[in-house]
Amino acid sequence: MRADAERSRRRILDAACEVFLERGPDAPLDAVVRRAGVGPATLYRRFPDREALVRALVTDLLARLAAAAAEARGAEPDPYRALRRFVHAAADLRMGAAIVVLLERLVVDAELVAVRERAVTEVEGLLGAAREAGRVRADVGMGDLVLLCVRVSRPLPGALAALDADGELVHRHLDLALAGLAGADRPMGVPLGFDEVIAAAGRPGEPGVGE
Amino acid sequence: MRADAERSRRRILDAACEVFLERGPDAPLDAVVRRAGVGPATLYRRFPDREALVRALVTDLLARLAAAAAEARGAEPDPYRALRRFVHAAADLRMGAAIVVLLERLVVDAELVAVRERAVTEVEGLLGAAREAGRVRADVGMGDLVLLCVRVSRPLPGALAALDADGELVHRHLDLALAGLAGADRPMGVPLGFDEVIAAAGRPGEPGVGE
DNA sequence: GGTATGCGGAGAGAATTTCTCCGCTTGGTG
DNA sequence: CACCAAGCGGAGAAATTCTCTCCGCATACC
Repeated sequence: MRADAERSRRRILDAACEVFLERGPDAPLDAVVRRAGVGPATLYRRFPDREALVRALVTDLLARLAAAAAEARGAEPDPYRALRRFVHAAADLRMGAAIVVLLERLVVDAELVAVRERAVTEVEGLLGAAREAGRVRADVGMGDLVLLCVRVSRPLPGALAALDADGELVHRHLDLALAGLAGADRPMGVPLGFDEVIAAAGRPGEPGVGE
Repeated sequence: MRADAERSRRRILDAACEVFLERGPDAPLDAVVRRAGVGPATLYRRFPDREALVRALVTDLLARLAAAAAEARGAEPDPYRALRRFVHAAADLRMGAAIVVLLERLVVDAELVAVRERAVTEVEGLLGAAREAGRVRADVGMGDLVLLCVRVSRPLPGALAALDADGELVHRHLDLALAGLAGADRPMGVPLGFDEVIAAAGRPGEPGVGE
């Protein structure tokens, strides 16, 4: 495959990830095209229809997710720190997008099941270890962990997304959710005021926000 | 105002709240109409344009939010319990929707500022009291609280929304985020497995999901 | 029981979205 | 360097979706 074709493919997948996360799995492919900065023909040549794009995106993300879990397990001896490391990595990978599109209008074939099982097994390992070490309560399951990650690490809606342009805020709130409002797991730095949130309101048309 | 007119108005506002939350502030009003189960004329008669609808929705929600905060303060002597009570009430009120639409394409007039200030003051009171009582860490601000609520209590994307059809799951995860994964603030009941999450995938076209 | 207010469906016109054809550009190769 | 196949983006046709109005019928209040 030619180098520029590979580049286009990557840009389309990244754009699709953002767009599906923000606008749901029925978002117009047109929006993906605009976000990716390529011509429509480029998308339709590579991915004949919506399903092909979604399938490629999900497969790609799940594989990277499993890799991130394995990496976290290897890099952190402490089980809880390993889990936390993975959760942050999952946020960067937009785990939410994988789930969103995974669940909708996608015939789950053998390949998809395989890559999904691998990711699930890896993450279950992380969670189980942290639980056995007594760092995670017993009444929290895989579903809770995954959904909490999806909830916290989805991009903020609309203009609020500008608050997290650098992706720092999501990590802050991930730590907050992991530790709880009272926890002092690690210092959070300066609090986020409400004024900043309101200020994000006054700037519609920020690049990449309302499209 | 006639009784059926008031009823229609309420149904439209509730539907708009859900739809804007799920599909962003540019969601077609057509979708609101369908969700509300009324005719298009009914919506356009009551709300001449999108802005009128958004304005009415925001005003309504902010007022109810302020009332919920005051209620929580009165009902719970313990400051942390009061804060938690409010957060759960805010989730039921779909606080996220207020924020989403508040921030987008809406000229903030005096009335809106007033109702917003009242809500903010109330919530600041709750947060400040909990912080002074040592139940909330000092490096968490109003913005953090609000955004964490928005993040956790937004409806789950796509088909996952079916998991939370009864609205129980959001309260579970709210408590989880408040207490942290390790906290034993209060028992969480049976853990949510990953299989349930996957199972939610197999049922596209669930009423009210893809629409 | 009368009447004014309100309701929903049908549908016109506008806007958006999907997807293809085609001429130009670019990357890899000898 | 020069060739050429692979790839790219824009213009645009066809289908779909969205906005908003007119009108005959139903329903709430007096």
